[in-house]
Amino acid sequence: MNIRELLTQKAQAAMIAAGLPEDTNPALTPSKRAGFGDYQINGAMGAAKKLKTNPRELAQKLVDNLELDGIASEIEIAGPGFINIHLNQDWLADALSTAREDARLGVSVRKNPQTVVVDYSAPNLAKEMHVGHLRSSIIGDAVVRALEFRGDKVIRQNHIGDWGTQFGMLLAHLSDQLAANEIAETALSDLEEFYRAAKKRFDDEEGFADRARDYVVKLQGGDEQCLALWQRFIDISLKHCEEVYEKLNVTLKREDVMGESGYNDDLANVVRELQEQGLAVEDQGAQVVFLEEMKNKEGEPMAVIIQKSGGGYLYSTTDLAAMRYRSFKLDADRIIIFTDNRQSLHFNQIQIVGRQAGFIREETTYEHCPFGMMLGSDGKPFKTRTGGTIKLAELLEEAVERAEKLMSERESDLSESEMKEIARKVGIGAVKFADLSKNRTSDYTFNWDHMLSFDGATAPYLQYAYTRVQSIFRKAGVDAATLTDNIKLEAEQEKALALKLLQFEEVVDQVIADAYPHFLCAYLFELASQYMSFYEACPVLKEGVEPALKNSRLMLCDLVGRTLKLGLDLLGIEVTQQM
RNA sequence: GCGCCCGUAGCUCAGCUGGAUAGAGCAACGGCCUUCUAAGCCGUGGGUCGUAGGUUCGAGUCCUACCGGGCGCGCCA
Repeated sequence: MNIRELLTQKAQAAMIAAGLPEDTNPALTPSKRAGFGDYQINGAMGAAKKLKTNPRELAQKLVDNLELDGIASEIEIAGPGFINIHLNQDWLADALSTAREDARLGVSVRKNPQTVVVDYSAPNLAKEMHVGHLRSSIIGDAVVRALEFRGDKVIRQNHIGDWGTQFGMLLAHLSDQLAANEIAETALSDLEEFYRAAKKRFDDEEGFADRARDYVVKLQGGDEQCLALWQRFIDISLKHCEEVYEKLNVTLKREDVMGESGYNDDLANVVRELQEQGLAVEDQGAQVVFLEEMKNKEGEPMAVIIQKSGGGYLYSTTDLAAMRYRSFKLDADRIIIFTDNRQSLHFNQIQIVGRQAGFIREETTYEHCPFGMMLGSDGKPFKTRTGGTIKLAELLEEAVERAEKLMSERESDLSESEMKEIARKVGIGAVKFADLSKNRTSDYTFNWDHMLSFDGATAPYLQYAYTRVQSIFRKAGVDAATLTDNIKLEAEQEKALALKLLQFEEVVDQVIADAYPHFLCAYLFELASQYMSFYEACPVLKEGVEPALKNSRLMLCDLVGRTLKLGLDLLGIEVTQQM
């Protein structure tokens, strides 16, 4: 159940009943301060302004028409025209009981599911995945999971970089290695090293550059042997990526791959059709679309090159082909693309060109969701001490090692293998949560000590809250599924927890609407934090707690545990029974 | 030069369609373990929201100018 949506509908109905225009925004939000109820309607003031009437009187009229019998225990008008809604505790308790019986915790499946194409991760297969791919991979994956959970049809698209001139030199080098009896897997075990070696030969070795260019031509010409060699390279490189996805708990699979090469056959069509429509014209030998919507420095239309003067295609061509494929072939209602924000201009241009050319259905939204860079603690792009790029696989290994080290410093009766498994979940979770919990649009400062300190808003804190729930049930020897009593909300901590639990759905919806996983992170931290307060203030299994109260509290614990698990799962973070 | 993003507590960050006294976490300081895992809880201090104007009942949020930082701007992606 989405309380916010429910109350918004009620408020809207009241506004219409009070004679306000149908499009009046009730501006209903969760109350920002204790004492102002649970939700507040702020729309009366805005509406009064438009109609030039007294806001308090209008608010009163609205309240008179507001039907919240059973839902609200008190509705009051405050200040210049705020309407504060206090929810009925019994209603909340009932809603919780209902939610508890549902595997989805009362989160409904969308009535009108959409088809959503999500383009994320998109590593360049010429090289190994590095930290630059982390954000796209995990932010995209979190959004994908949330969309699927709400019932949308999600089509993942891993737009890998598997095409382009650099593959000429890589294939030429690989061909030589194989000729020298090297095994492809071994030769490509370290892609960075392989790339460096190929690049060095390209720069230094006589004749090699020509051979590399020859390979590009053969590849693009569809030469079978060359394609087979290319496929071999792609397979091995992709396997490296899949190992990282596995470690990262990212859901991308082989069948989600739709790389640049997949659009190869359509690129000439894209250019031709743009020419036929008069959108693309020749300029300095290249095929260019001029955008009246965007002026450059001299006030002239900005140019988007869609075909190089030598006849080659660019990523703008590929992205246009991809747009058309996604909108028409995949029938997307939404196209969501996660890339770093340096590409914002590019995707703006693509959308303008694509819409003019009819490469995207009018109903399809085209949402470029940019994210900022990962910075080191010095505020500069996150690099190794020597200034090199940090391999993603190594970063993840370090996270697990650091978590292991921190765990070994504590007293514990866990076995070695249990510790290792927990360290893996904690280390990976820490890296992901630290990233996901920040607004994706701004740059983000990477800091090992912060994310693994185990203090504050971190994955380990949430995972620990989960283990506390599990621990209670272990100790109680009770199967949560067998609990049947009514939930009673008496202590402040219980009431706060109840409301928070029931806000899960609206948070998931927020994540989906704006592709912002940090809303869910903030929510889960607040939930865990409120559970910790509850845990301290409200004894469950201790002596003197009446059976009915004990059961009620156990049910709250159960709901917290399941909500944490589900929420973390939507973020791609694992939980553990013990820590 | 033009465009996009950013500037909020010492640090890392929230702040949703403009709303009530700008919030968290870390760090600092003070309490709380014979009691469900102290990887925790409770409390205290800390802010001219980059600057200056403007719009209005109301601005961190919208508009304008400026300052500071990042990124981008025809044949890489």
